[in-house]
Amino acid sequence: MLTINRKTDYAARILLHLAMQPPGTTVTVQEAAQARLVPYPLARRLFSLLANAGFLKTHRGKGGGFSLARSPAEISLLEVVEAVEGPVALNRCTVEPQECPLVSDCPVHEEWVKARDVLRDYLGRVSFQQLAERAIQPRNHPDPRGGAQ
Amino acid sequence: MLTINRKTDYAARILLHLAMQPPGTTVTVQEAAQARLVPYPLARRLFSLLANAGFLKTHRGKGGGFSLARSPAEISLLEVVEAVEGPVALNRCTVEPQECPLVSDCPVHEEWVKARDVLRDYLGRVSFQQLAERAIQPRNHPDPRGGAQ
DNA sequence: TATAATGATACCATTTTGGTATCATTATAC
DNA sequence: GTATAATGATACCAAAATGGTATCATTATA
Repeated sequence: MLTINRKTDYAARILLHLAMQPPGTTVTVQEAAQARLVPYPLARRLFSLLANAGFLKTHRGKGGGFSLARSPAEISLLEVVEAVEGPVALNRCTVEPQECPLVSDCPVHEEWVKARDVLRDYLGRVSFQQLAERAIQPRNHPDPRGGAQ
Repeated sequence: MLTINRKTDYAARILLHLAMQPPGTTVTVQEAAQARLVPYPLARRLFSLLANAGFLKTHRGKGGGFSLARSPAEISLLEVVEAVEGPVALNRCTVEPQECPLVSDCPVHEEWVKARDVLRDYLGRVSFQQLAERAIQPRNHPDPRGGAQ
């Protein structure tokens, strides 16, 4: 299956969680991990990674946590994927052409490159601002007791 | 790194090799494996897989081999990727939404779906006919002895 | 009938993946 | 000022995936 790995998915959940808070809010790993169903020790590592990658500011010590270091409007899904997962390569030859002895004469190579570009372009246009706005809409969980008004 | 695996790359090379032959040509695993730099035992398995998936016809016995079962114009890169690799999912939730408890309320989910569609669409439009035509052009390997005319 | 081909499948080592645990450091709250 | 609640860094682990090999059976031709 051609797919991002679970850690990348978790990281996206975590950043979405941050993006949905009022600007400047500090969130603990505990809280986000529970809210987004990420195993706590893994969430620890992912928060660190996202902080080291410049997405988050850290606040150490009691009462600390993490807050966004950049505006959600300026964080794309692509950046997060590549921070956790490494490059969206589609095929190794797009990243390490020198390792494929056929590459200079391979008509498939350029299609891997173009397909990768199409995918990166799409993911690069999805911002966490958009995602957060969409999530904030009233939920579609019909209340068993009746209407939601 | 988000990438297809090596087997998928090998399978694409193999199909390209077949698509570049005159229609109806039978090719042995030996020959294709050497020409496309695929380890022979692995090529064996990939030919089998491609035959079982309906891309190739097999010719058993001495003098046998494999030939295309379908026109290269009607085989897309997407089909080959999915035959070897499984679905182009981009994220598991696009394939097994029931396994993600957040999915009904997750704004990222629909972006994984759309990005996947964009990628599948692109790969679906690349045919081995096109690839083979491009490959058949005169090579750019300047002959050390001089011009190629 | 020997041989050259595929069919099927078991096997293996290495790497990646998803996850846990631990110790060190920091800053707040009281 | 000290206990505590948070992060920093990193080592560790089991299980799965990956890339690759080997083997025996079958088939059809030369």
